[in-house]
Amino acid sequence: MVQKKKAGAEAPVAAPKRRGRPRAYEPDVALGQALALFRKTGFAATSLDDLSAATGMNRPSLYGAFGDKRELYIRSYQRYREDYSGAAVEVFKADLPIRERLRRFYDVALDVYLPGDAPRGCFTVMTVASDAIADPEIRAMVLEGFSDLDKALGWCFRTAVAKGELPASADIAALSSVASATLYSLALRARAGIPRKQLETIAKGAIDLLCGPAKAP
Amino acid sequence: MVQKKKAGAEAPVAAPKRRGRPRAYEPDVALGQALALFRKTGFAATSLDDLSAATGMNRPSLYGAFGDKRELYIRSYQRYREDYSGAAVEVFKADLPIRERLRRFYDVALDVYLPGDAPRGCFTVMTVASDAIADPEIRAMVLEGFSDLDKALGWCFRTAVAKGELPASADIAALSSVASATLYSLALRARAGIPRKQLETIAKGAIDLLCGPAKAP
DNA sequence: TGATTTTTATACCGTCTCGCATAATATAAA
DNA sequence: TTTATATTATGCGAGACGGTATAAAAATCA
Repeated sequence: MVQKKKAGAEAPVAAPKRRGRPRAYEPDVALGQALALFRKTGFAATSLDDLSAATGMNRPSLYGAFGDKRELYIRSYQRYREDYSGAAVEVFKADLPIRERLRRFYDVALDVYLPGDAPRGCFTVMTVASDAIADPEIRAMVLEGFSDLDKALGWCFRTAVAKGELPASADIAALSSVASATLYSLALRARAGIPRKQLETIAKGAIDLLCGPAKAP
Repeated sequence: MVQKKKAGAEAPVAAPKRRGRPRAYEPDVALGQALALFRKTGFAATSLDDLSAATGMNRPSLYGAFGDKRELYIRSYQRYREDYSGAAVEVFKADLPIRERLRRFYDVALDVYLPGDAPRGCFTVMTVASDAIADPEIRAMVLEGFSDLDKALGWCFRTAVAKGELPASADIAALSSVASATLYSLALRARAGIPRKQLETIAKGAIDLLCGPAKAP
């Protein structure tokens, strides 16, 4: 029931001498552990006991720190977005040819979808496909996720057109939505257990279709 | 607790004078009602009481007719495939230009994903995204679903190449996987509540990308 | 009519579920 | 030391859960 603290990394920032009994957990790592469990079994099939075991916090502590199960799910989803949009932003910030940018983008996504031993897929996709989508607040978050991705991909293709890598006649919206569709497909197939090599082949095929095959001089 | 019988249609085929008390339900319609509920809330969040209420069968009858909840889910999934692959087969049988074939294919899919009032998405996608994917038998069914769709789409693009609608250099596997990815994306966005008009625009954009824009003579 | 068969209906069992009430524990402040 | 505060730990309680045992009901067969 005690959280294993990371060896060495002794929460260096701001030890403000809180007043009562000290916490036996770090909220951040607990949230990460809750997220990992939700990604495995989804909202409905994950019990508070499961979450308690996974985080090393007992139920009252969980409740006190994060609220009820629904709130914890929402926080986990926000954490998911924060964690993994970071990696994607790197790919967007770098000045890369569109083909290479997309290749890296899908590669980073596969890292997220295939963490460690077991395949997990995309948490947004899991949420949409669950009954949680009936919750207006959760639905709004998911729609924002869709929209953000479309916008980011749209920017990629627009700058590719500006750089002359794609013809000016390119349909940005169509390219973006096919590129995001490919991402969702990778997430699903990853979770279904299809090996990474095959997923990379799928990604490459999609890139060829989006940008034209290889570099034709 | 009694199933409403369809007015008029009085189960005309084969009334073989069964021996005991007659059933108060028709297994086929009950399975359809169970499927509808599973499509709404998924496996874990759907209780046997919910299923009992939806089918009009009490729990022991449900159990006797379909086995436990897992078996009922599997039967519902098979029913889903049977019901909706039929409509797709029509589109594949007809002798159509590839663009029109794809347009009708996505149109039929949207009928499935947006039944009546509430959006539902794709049951295969829901199953992959749930914890049910951990069940080997269910996982095998889902993988077969992926594979069947890839094969069917592959056939579409191959015949399009044979008919000269697409260049012989077309990458059949890449076209198929992007076409199926588009389908999954439509399923997700449909379930998230995006209106049909927008989904049709997405489908059209994907078709343009797959087959080249419009009919260039 | 009465016996047999098949299904429905009710009720129950043990387990799990979520959320919280209460008590014990560990720290800082006085 | 004592007091105040913040957390952990235990465990309770009402209800939901999946599954099944048992009894009542409705049909056919003899």
